Amino acid sequence: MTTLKDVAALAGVSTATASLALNGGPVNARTREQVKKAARQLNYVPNRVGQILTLGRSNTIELIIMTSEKYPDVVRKTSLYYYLMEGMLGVADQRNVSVRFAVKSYEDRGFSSYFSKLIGSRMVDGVIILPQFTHDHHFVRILQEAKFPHILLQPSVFSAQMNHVDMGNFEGGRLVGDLFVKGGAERIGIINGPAAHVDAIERERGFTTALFEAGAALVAKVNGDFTIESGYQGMQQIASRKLPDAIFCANDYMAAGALRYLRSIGVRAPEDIAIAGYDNSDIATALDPELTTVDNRFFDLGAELTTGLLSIIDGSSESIAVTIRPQLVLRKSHRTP
Amino acid sequence: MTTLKDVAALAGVSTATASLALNGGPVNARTREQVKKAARQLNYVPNRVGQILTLGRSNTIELIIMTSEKYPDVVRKTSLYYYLMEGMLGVADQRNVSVRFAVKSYEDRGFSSYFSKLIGSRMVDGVIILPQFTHDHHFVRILQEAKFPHILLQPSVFSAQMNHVDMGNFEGGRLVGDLFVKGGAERIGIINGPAAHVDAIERERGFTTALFEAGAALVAKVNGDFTIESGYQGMQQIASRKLPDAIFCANDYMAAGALRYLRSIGVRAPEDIAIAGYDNSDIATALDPELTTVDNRFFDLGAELTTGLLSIIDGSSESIAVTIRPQLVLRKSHRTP
DNA sequence: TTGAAAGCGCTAACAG
DNA sequence: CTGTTAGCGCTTTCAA
Repeated sequence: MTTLKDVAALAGVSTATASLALNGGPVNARTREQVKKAARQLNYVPNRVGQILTLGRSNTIELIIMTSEKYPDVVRKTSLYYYLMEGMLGVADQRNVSVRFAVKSYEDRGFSSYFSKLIGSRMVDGVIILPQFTHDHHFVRILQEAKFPHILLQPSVFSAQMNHVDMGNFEGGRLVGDLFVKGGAERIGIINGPAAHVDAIERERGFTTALFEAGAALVAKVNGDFTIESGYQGMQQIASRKLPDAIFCANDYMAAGALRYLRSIGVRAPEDIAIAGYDNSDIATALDPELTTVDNRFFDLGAELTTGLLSIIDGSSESIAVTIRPQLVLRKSHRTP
Repeated sequence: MTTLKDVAALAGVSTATASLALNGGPVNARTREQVKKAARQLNYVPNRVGQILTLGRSNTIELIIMTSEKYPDVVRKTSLYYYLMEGMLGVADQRNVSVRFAVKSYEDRGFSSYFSKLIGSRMVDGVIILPQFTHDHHFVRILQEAKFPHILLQPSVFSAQMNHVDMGNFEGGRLVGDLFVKGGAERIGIINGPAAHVDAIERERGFTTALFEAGAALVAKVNGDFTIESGYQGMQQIASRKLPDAIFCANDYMAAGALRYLRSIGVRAPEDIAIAGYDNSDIATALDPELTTVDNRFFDLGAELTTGLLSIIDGSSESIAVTIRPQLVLRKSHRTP
């Protein structure tokens, strides 16, 4: 592997000038040309490790997805994070930073030491964290105290004083609530995600807010775990009593399960009951009827998280609190007046 | 940030002994205890950058997903890679190596220089590559010549002389072919992925091999692009002529589209026509009927790719050529004799 | 405009 | 068993 020394030698200058020449420093034009030529000739690629050591900056950020062993399926069964990662890479590539990726469980032993190690290792300039649950985010304190750049994907309600991007679950839930009300629904139910899941909590809050403001009633509520199976069971449970006019499923997978159960008992959507999902995940158009849902714009979220983090790293921002507004995606499973 | 020097100073030894003490070198037990205590007291975390510089090893590997602008949806619309990444992280975590993540398109300008830069940067010890298409894998030569550890997820047929893990598409296709034949199908069709997609090619080859060996005929073939929509259109095209007994869709998304079209024309699966998908992706159980499909064990693939790569990195393997055998997942969309 | 030298944090070779 | 020294590759004062 050729080093800067080799380049300098070939160009007949010191490593100092070689470095200057390559990095746009103040050197004679002719010298710069010679150095560049030498670099080209030798296929010189700067050893980033050396650079990091001197510069103290790795140009690497890490995405940490938090999971809980209690709800293993929440994260896995979705390609949403892939979109988020693509959004991240879009801006990261442009800014010439690399992306590391980790999945950590709250239950991992030695989990809290992960962050101190990460900070101390100097291999990463900052982290994007997807906490998901209303856990005690002990690690945030570690990050804050170390002044280590970080940003969370988390509703503002749970993020006082933390750098965060909010995916607008409250508004998303509200959009669905309004849609149902406008469609004439009066007896309304929800199949929500885990009670400790931050997004689930906010979706429900937005949803019920819309209902109550319009004078509609919530008549059924079940907590699933974001899986197809739990949607099926949730629907079964709700259907054991008088069927509501409309059901909001807090993600599309549960909506898929709910639709399956409804079909099994001969209830049609949206004719007999309106259904809406959430996430606009890939299954939404695979279902029958195609699912009305909410797009939380994961690609944009990834991009926003990354620009936010980078701006903290380079010092151009002190703190970040942004929300990306979700969009209603109207398809076939809801009712219009 | 506290460094080894600080620890050494507090323990009253040289940095050399401190290093030895911390890394299990030959030091007096009492000394080791003192050093460890000092380290604990100061919350010492080794600066990995310094370590890498001296050791020449970053304990970081990178996953590179290759995409093509011609088929943007192939990769995105699936959570399969998430499973693969979890498989990777499983073994990577255990071996204390970090994972970087990149998505590159064949069409990216400056793409080929990406690998030389990656190698020269010294930030990564090796790469796992998912090539997907039958492109000229120019970059492999770069890796080989630089003797840079690498491994591909690619069918053996396309991987002569390359380190690779084969996901067994041929066998998977064959399993579906056998299943159809056993189910009594005689006029059989396929909705395949892009003609240049390595997995698609192999799935079809395995599938038709099974048919021909059993004396069954392939009577229809369409190439989609692995999206739901293309499955719908593919089925439409096939149904414009006499309907086959059975259709193999080369992934579950296209199967979803095919099922939707069949329903729209009142053809029932599996009663009127048998359907099988591929991938055992999350939508498989959301469909009606639940989809018979093939599980390519992405989690295991991720794990195998990682152990393979790490064994090349640490020199315990010269080359890797493994295949992970896929498994048929019988659900409701096929027919039994 | 250029070069010599220091230093980022760590490990390894060698000497004691 | 321990300390001294060198060096990984780079950037950056500081002098010249």
